[in-house]
Amino acid sequence: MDEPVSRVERKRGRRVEQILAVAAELFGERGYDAVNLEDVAERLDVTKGSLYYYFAGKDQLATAAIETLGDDWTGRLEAMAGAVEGDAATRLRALIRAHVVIAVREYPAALRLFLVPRTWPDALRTRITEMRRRHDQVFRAVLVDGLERGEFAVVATSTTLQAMHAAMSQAPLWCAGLADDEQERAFDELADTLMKLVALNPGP
Amino acid sequence: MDEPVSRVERKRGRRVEQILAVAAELFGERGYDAVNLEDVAERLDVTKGSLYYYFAGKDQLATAAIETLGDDWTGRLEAMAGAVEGDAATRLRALIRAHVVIAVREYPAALRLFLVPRTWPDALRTRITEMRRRHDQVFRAVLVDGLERGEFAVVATSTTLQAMHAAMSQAPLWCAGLADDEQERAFDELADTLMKLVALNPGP
Amino acid sequence: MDEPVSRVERKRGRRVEQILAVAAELFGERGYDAVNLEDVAERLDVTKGSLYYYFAGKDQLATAAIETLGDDWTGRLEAMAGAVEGDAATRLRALIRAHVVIAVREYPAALRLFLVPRTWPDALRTRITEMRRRHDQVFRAVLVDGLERGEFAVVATSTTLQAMHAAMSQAPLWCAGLADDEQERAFDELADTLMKLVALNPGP
Amino acid sequence: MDEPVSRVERKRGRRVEQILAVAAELFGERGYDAVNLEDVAERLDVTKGSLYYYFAGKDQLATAAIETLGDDWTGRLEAMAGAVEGDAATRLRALIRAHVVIAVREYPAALRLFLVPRTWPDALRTRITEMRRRHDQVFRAVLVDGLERGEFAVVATSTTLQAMHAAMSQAPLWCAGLADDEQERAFDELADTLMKLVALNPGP
DNA sequence: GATGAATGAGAATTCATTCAT
DNA sequence: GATGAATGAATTCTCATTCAT
Repeated sequence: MDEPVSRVERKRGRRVEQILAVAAELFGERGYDAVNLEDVAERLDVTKGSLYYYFAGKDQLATAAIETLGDDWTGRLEAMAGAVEGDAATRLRALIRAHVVIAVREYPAALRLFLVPRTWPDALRTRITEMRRRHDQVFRAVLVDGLERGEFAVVATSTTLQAMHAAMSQAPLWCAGLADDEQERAFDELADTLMKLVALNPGP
Repeated sequence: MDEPVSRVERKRGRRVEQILAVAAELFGERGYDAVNLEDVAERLDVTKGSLYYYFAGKDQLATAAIETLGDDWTGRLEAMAGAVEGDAATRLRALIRAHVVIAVREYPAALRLFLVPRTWPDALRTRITEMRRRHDQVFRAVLVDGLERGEFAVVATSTTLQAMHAAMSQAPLWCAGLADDEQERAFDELADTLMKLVALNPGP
Repeated sequence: MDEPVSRVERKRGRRVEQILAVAAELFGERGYDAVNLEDVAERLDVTKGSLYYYFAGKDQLATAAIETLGDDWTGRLEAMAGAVEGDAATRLRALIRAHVVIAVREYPAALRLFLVPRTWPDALRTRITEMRRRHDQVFRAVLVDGLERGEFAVVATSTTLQAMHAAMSQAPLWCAGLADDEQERAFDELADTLMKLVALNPGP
Repeated sequence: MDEPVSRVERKRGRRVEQILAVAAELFGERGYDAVNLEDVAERLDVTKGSLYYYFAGKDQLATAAIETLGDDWTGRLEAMAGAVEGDAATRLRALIRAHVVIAVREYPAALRLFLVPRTWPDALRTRITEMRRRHDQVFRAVLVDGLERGEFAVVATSTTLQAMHAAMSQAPLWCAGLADDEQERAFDELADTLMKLVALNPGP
């Protein structure tokens, strides 16, 4: 599966990653429309034209950047999911908190990115959808585990996950102006709140 | 408070409403950046220039459109909140369902509208915030009532409301392609799911 | 067929004609690639952007300009064909001379325009082809008339027309630098030369 | 005149020839403006930058390519002119046919190449002109021979040659879509048609 | 009140050219 | 000799905004 890559190709790959890191940051901060290639180029200390040496256009760059952002995000959550010990509740709560922290601190405009412009070619939209599925899977695994163990109860698995994801993604909107310690409290509150979605005995 | 308005002013008012209705529709469909004034004007069968007779610019038009949309939405929820009989849970669930129905059926891209461009002047952003607060207030009233009666328990009132709102707003994204009866079931599932956020005894 | 047009529409039509006249001039002088919209706009004393109020893009402007150029050209030849008295030879020779004069004096780069960029959409290419057919028809009518009267003899009608057209179109290339009276002589020589293509008794 | 060339220089020469062959092909297919160096490089399996080791720029490459194409073309016609036996008419007709066959089969867009961008430096334009003269000379020699022998009669030698050349060059435009046998017939018709340009007794 | 026309400031994209390695 | 990378200037296209009529 992994073909041997020359030194040159690896170098190009690293450059692409640098660009994508910067682009993911910018797109994640501001959303697609509010970013122009000048901005991306400037942060990389190159000129606009250079970006076209690596990407066919703004759409392609954005798509790749979103994927990078998503891979990074999902990867960190997966790593955490693997590392955390304990019952499903402990693990799910950790995931939620981690997700919100990343959203608020690093990709405050990520929500915008999921609202992919309808004008994009299907190929690009498909890639975004794919990426979201992987991301969802991390939470789903823990949730299903908790259900099987009898730790959790839900009305419907997918709906619960959607609701969780929506709330986590919008967190940046209302945590934007808070001081650091207030944010920490907000994160805890949100995590505890969302844990109720999977609670047993949800009422008298 | 209400000054007497001339026939001319009423006529202007009606025209403004027409424009706002169309604008709300378009902005709600595509989001701020993807709408251009040409499109708005075309749907109204007027020319771009005419819009400037009623609004100072694109930002102002969008703001007013969002407010119109929000007022309509909030107004209907308020009416419902007043009409529904029963305990807080019944009323809250009815509100949730109504909100989701409006979101999915009428303003499928309303989510985009809350993502106001960062470049907007503070005056405009404030008005949007204000509108959201009114909207929030409808839910908050029922929630607080339920808490006082001992029907509900929450981790934190505001956070709970934010999470609810986020989930309801994103519903259009995942209910988009469903058949009518599937949608009905999805609405129920979502309402039941979100009711867990306020449930007493949320676990052992 | 002719719908009633408002004063406004007529005015717009006149503006479009002005633009097309200028564009035809420029494209006819330099060819598609060597003209940029800045040039066209400058000659019209407007800004680039204004052109987009009348034409969807450079291709559309160029196509319309080529059509204008062709209509003008063909129209003048048709007028002449109707006006000239005498036998077919007299009329054909007059057509040839007129065609060459227009080519050299007004549309020296017209040849370039018939070499339409392969990347153009078929719709545009079709329109150009159509226009060429009308142009060809003027010569064909006189040629066929001469043949029927027994004035002319040709190897093959279409081939003869193609050869004539080619020679006439390329005239600007070799008449470019000549003085006025030399040009006149060159036109006569070319006309006499091409008349041999339709001559009876073409050899011993 | 011919200096001794080292092995290195010969190698370079061969490389230059390869590049020119590919460039002539591409420029002949699409014309100057529509070809970019990326395309040329790609067909050669090298990178754009490498071309600059052999040529000072796009203009120089194009000029050399056109010359190469012209030399090849002229060379083959010269060889044929020397080989064909018979009267001037036989030889001229053979030249015409050969020219058209090469144009249609091998350099269908050669016409574009004679339309050298007006922006080229004089040095380059001169070289193109020079090459055209050599090419012209092949036909001129036979034509003059025929005139001296009393086989041909023309209105003006140069004009006749220009007309012939124009018609032959444009042949690809109207022979493009024909089947092979139809093309053969078209070639014959064109040759016969053009022979009328030099016919004695061109009419009553 | 409304319109047609024009503007001007971006924004994306292309591509010949340069150059260090 | 060749390459990958970068540049920068040119060019097409978009669109909110202005304004005379």
